[in-house]
Amino acid sequence: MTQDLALLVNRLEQRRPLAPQDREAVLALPYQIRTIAHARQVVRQGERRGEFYLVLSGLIHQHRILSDGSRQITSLHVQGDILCLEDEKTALKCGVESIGESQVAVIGVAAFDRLFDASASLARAIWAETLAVASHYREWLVNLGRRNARERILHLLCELGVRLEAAGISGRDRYQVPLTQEQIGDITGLTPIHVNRVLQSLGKDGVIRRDRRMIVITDWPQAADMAGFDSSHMQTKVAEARVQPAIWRAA
Amino acid sequence: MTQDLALLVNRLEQRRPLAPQDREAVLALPYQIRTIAHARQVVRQGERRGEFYLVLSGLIHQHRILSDGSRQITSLHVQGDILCLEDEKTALKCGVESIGESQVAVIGVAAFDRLFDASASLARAIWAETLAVASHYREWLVNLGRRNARERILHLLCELGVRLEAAGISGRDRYQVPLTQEQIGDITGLTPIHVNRVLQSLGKDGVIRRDRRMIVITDWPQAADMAGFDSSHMQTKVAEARVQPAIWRAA
DNA sequence: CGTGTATTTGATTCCTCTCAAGTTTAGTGG
DNA sequence: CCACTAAACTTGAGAGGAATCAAATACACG
Repeated sequence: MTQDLALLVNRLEQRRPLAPQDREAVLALPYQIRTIAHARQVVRQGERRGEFYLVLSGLIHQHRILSDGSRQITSLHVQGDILCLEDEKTALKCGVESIGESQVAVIGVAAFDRLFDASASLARAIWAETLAVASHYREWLVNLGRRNARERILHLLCELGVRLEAAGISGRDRYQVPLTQEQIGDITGLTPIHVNRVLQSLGKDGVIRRDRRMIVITDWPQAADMAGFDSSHMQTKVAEARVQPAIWRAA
Repeated sequence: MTQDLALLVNRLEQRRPLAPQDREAVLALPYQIRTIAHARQVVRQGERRGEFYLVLSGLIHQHRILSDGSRQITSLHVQGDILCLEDEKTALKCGVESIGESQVAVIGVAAFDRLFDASASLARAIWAETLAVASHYREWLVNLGRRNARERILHLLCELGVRLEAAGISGRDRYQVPLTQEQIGDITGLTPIHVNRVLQSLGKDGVIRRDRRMIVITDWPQAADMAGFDSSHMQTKVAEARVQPAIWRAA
């Protein structure tokens, strides 16, 4: 189904306008669908595969494992996101893992590379998407560098809300957290134990309410303010091509 | 002088091969040179200028200032680096400041955007450069998320060494640190006081030697190992178009 | 209903920050 | 050439945030 690649077209189109033939070129990309079970790696750190991935459903993260065994999650990806769009010559410096079951479209970089020949506007859209990725890393960088545990976690919760909302999965102030507390720690550079305590403290202070994995952000504007969260760099528009309802397999 | 833009050509060419007419197109970009005095802002956080910058000499950083006044430096740029290559529609979320006196070539995004029409290979090179920027952010992210003060600082010192060497400014294991301890703190997410203590401790343990701003990394491979530093994601080749000697104006 | 994973709790340690000087350095002007 | 000044660097003491170690409890799934 070209239904899958429509997600890619949408994403690129949100960055830069595309001509009809640009859309066609994208939709004509050869790809195959892969289903990844919970906690399974899509690509292992250090591998080189000459392919990249478009998330069709589920949730995927990229991470780096350091020599002491600690792990840093460097990015999260929901439906419509693009993964591992990297220089094909270098081995991947991050592993890619699924949280819950997810589906990706696997696309060869060679075929993708040919898109640059297709049209300049397509090239611009791809470039703009990459700029957005860089910008997103930078936000996380600031989060880790200059915020305390409480702000970091709240910042992540705000971001998750906005992204899940933008993906048409739930509301920004009320959603199932697809992440374990350990994973939240791996994102925010904290230990899972501390994450737990901060989460409890946030609940005690009425900033959030929790029930199992359900998170409710009581006062969104206030929470965003406390976290220094600014969504201006993100996609906030709800994706048009909404596909499946929000079923996060338990992690 | 097209001498200036040769730096840009070099940079792009290190990412992807360029055809002669691609080089011409880049060299034909209209630009003007701006000299920025020490500690002066090139662009203020929140401004929108429709231009980007190619560093001709000196050292420049991008930073975010948070509402509590704390600052996180998100990137450092030496000769040949490209700055503020962003979506022109959004305001800059980071300020840009010079460390010591530096020179940049100011290039309008409109003219730059036209390069995409020139050729696909040029578009690919620009894209590859942006991927490298994203990759670099990610390295810093890991540094902040999962390393302690000592490792973070040592990692930065290793990186500085490699980059200064690649820019033809000094050796990787022996150079003038262009940064104040406060700036090192703003990069590594630490207070300047703690930076000072860690630096002393590194000196006491014989990992580095310091004299004023001069840094000598005693045993480079060992230091890189201690810091978890891996230069594979970086340019390590010494730039061909070496221009001026390493004169860092005192900060 | 048992098993493994995730969450929670408690006690303690320690890394890093904060506050508060003091000291050195580099640059300036008399 | 030396006093002066502002910035950068150092030092010390104390507080606190987050990590570590060690269990206990709750939850999801077969």
